[in-house]
Amino acid sequence: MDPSLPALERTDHSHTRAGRPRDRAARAAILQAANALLEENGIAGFGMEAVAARAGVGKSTIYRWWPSKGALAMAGFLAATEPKISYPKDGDSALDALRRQLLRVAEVYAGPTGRVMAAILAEGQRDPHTITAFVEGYARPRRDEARTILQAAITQGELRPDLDPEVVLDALYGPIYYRMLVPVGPLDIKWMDTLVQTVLDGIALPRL
Amino acid sequence: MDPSLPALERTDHSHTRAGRPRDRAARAAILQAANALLEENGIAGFGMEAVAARAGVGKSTIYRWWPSKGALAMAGFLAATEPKISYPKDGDSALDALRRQLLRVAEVYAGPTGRVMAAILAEGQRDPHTITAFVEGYARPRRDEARTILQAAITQGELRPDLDPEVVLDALYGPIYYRMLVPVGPLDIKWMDTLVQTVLDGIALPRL
DNA sequence: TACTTACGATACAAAAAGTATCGAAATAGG
DNA sequence: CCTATTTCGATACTTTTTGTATCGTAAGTA
Repeated sequence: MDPSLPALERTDHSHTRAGRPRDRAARAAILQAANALLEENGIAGFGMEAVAARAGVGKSTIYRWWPSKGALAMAGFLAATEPKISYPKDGDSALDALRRQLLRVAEVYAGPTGRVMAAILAEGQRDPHTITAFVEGYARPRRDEARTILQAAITQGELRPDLDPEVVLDALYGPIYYRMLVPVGPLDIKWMDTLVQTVLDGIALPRL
Repeated sequence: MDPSLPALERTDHSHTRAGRPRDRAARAAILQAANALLEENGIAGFGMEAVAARAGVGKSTIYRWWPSKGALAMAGFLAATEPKISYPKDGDSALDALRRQLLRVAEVYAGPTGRVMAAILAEGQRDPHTITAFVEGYARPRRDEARTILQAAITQGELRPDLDPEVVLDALYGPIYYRMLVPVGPLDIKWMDTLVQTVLDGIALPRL
């Protein structure tokens, strides 16, 4: 972690210092309000005043915890989404685990969570801190997780040994982000299933 | 075209009606200024006042041509980008044409054009008119063009006959948009070349 | 009890999108 | 040439939103 980058959340000194402790309940209410507003209206209906009003909280309390709108959006997104997209821990084949996780990701991103993510990526194009927070705090860890499964699948002889894992991750996950941000077609399980199968088999004529 | 959707550009009646004709030179200057600002600073440095100042034009003139900030960004992008990404017209094999066009797209999107597109997609998450204009005025036509080549490659026996063209397009172009919007890695020709080859061959172990 | 910090509320400053108004300029038709 | 019409650039204005500052109060610690 580069300490020159602004933290996603401000540090909490409530236990070390004297004075009134910071209100964890208010923090939770803010996160929930932020995520709810993002889910309902995307980035359009998401403003600091609206979040404060919905959480029953002063605006200053929000800025005491998070430094900017983008940071708050990221925090709300993480709090709500992180539990939803974990890899299955079964003793399955790695390839099956990868496939099932991809279907799950497509399913989740097709719903409100996808709208929130699109909003964060949009905000990220405007504010470098937000996109950095998204990559470091969400995308990269997920990608690392996926790469591990991918390499396991290669080791177990389920996938070609000569693959570039980064490129394979892009081929599998890139189209999801694409359909999430550019409405060229639906993002559903049937589509995702076809995509996975297509990438698995390749598009070239099989050599007889 | 659904006429209920706001047009990307307002109609020009300067030749039919009386009065001072609309200034095409001013229009061109605005488009150029808009695109330059987007290339230089992305969505951050892109504002109507800034465009007007740079083009040496009143703000009202901009709004006389385009109804909103998003529409202007789209127009500037189209004017500058449309010539850059045409399909090669050679008598090559369809597959080679497709591959060369993908490499060209990756090359172009890796530069300033990619920053402009990212800005437009970001604005599009906020303003439905903008994303619609982008899809209808840019993404969809490109996609149609690519699909034609793709189907030619299938017809010519260069690709599997059982493919879903939409899914293949997502697999090839989706990762480009992904890397353009989420900085997980570089977007260069070497990467693109590996991606194309990976999708062609598939990632599963070849059946011996 | 004194001190310290966070709380909610609210006023405020700054920036930007889009609208309204103005006199000047350019064109068509008479 | 003259008048009506429309666009021109300039500028003031309204509205919205982000982020800061201020203030009296609440809730802890020493």
